Amino acid sequence: MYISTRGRYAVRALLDIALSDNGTPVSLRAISERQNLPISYLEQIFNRLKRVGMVQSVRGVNGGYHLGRIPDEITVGSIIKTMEGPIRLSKCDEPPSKRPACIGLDDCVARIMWKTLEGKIDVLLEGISIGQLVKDSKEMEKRKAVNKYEESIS
Amino acid sequence: MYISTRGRYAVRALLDIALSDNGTPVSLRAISERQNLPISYLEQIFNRLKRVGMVQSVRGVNGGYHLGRIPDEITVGSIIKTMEGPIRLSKCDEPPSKRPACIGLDDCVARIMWKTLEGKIDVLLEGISIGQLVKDSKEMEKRKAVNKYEESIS
DNA sequence: AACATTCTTGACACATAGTGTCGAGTATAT
DNA sequence: ATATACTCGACACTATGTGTCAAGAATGTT
Repeated sequence: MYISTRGRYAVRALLDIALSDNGTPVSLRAISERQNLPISYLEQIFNRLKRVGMVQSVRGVNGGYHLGRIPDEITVGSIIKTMEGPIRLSKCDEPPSKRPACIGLDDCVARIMWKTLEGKIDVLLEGISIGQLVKDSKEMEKRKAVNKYEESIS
Repeated sequence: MYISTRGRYAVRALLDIALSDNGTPVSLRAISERQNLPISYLEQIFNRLKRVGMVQSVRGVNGGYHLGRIPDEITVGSIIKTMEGPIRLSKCDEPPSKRPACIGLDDCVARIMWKTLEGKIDVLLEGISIGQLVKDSKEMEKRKAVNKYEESIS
């Protein structure tokens, strides 16, 4: 019931790009340093992000990545689903190893409940975008600046 | 981002008890057969369910389990949290193995977002009870009976 | 009293998935 | 040329999940 590091690092990396892209592409090295994430792991992550068009790459010196869409259209839900596959709470249809597949799936009240919950969680995750996180970040920066000012005059 | 089998089996097992307890305790053997779940795994699961008072046990011949509270007060959220611990999407504070702990946690926009989502998911899960699933089950049984009848006269 | 049933508890084994690392390769700017 | 950076696939390690097992304790039945 937790989001993998792949998913969470991807969110942070994309937010990093959104915040620091001033025209020249953002390199994994730069993201790695700012976010303190292993660069080799980021490579793997960006491989997937690129394949679904969530980022665009520029190769060679001074290369790096741009966002592939505007921040408001990159939702946390889409990032997680890119990194982890569809939102699923139950795996009734593909049982773990030795267990036989569950029978009467369509009639299973519990399974219907999980499916319903999956849908609601999906809505939650799709409701947050990188664009929103960018706004939150800037808001937080502003507040921190004000706090510092207030400390300095007190 | 999925519920463990422990959690899901626990939900099914508790629902099974709610549906089939007619006064005499429900044995793991009976649950195991009806739900097609390994009895030895159920033992482990019920160990936890008992410790938090979600079920009451009766030992010896004709022993088994009763629900420890009324079905409406046993929420899916409480079951999952009993089996898996608190709802958490991120593990920023306890990083995996070699990684250093993330710094500036309180200022991290991403982390705040995960925490907010955790709260909303918690509300979703707490909003469903075994009592509700019992109603759903009976409703479904009724519909199935009607369908059979309609087939028989067509 | 002997026995079968059933819960109780802890330890253990196996499989899967997550979390990264690594190396060889390709594209590009200087 | 050379250094920078993305590209791609394979691999290794670890943690967690998913169960199994055995020995024990309580209780009803004969």
